Amino acid sequence: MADRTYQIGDVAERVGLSLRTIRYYEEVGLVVPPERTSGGFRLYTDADIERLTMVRELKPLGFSLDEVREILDLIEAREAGEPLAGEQRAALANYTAQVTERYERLRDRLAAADRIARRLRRNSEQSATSSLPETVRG
Amino acid sequence: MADRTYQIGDVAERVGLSLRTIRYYEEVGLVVPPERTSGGFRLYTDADIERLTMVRELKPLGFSLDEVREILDLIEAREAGEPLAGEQRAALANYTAQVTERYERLRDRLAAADRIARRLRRNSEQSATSSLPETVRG
DNA sequence: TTCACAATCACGCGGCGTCAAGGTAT
DNA sequence: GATACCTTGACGCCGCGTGATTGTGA
Repeated sequence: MADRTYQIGDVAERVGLSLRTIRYYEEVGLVVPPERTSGGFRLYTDADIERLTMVRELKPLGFSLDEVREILDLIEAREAGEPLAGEQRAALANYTAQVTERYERLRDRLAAADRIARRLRRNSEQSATSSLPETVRG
Repeated sequence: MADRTYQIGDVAERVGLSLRTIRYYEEVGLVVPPERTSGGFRLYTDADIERLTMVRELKPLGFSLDEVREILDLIEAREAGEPLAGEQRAALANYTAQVTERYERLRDRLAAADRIARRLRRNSEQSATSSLPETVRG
């Protein structure tokens, strides 16, 4: 990872978030770019981009932005080699369990989505072949 | 499926939605129970419960409630044997494609969730391994 | 009569989308 | 000097959560 910086537009494209969303994450203290140009343009580092990417991945699991921030702070502290206090370790363990749990729920949703997709496909195909009035009754 | 009815509380428990959510779905015309008791209690049929279930399954795919309503109406019309107009068939085909697409995105999220879960577990175990075994608990 | 359940407001919030008006230059 | 990109407000929407108050009765 080179030591370069990115403007918000580049970041948005790379990470897959809107400008508004990225700025909002800064507003709530989730990802705050450390620098600006003299003119006020935000300058993001590679570390910021990684953080934003993790936010994008954690959000669909249903965590609030406050929770996401806590999770990221814990991970980064831990991976920076900082020792965690008792409460922090408990929180980390708790979130770990929750992620696993929500992962299972995501799998359920995937299965449901598959059922719906099949059902839609059946109806879609039937409605296309209008010359085959077979199963008219449900 | 017997021909009975259910109060909103029963429905909430069976389907897994809050009372508020179910009432809100009625507010926006998504699932409107056909009857009430003389005192005003909503009475839901089995068909309503199925509709609510489908809403719960379609929502996590990222559709708005307006879109969900359109999808449900199309499916029910089709499965009731009603012929669809050209526009309706196009819409159905479109939604079918979108569901498939969003299904793929869900799978991506699942993969991302898995990576995060592993990462959290690594950090969780490390922070616990002062001298402790597994199962940290939260 | 009591108690669980239900009804209708009404306010609020999270997480952004979407202008508008203006400044900047990786 | 033109253009693409950026800035800070500020308002709005969706999808509910959360009381408060009052009525119902599978």
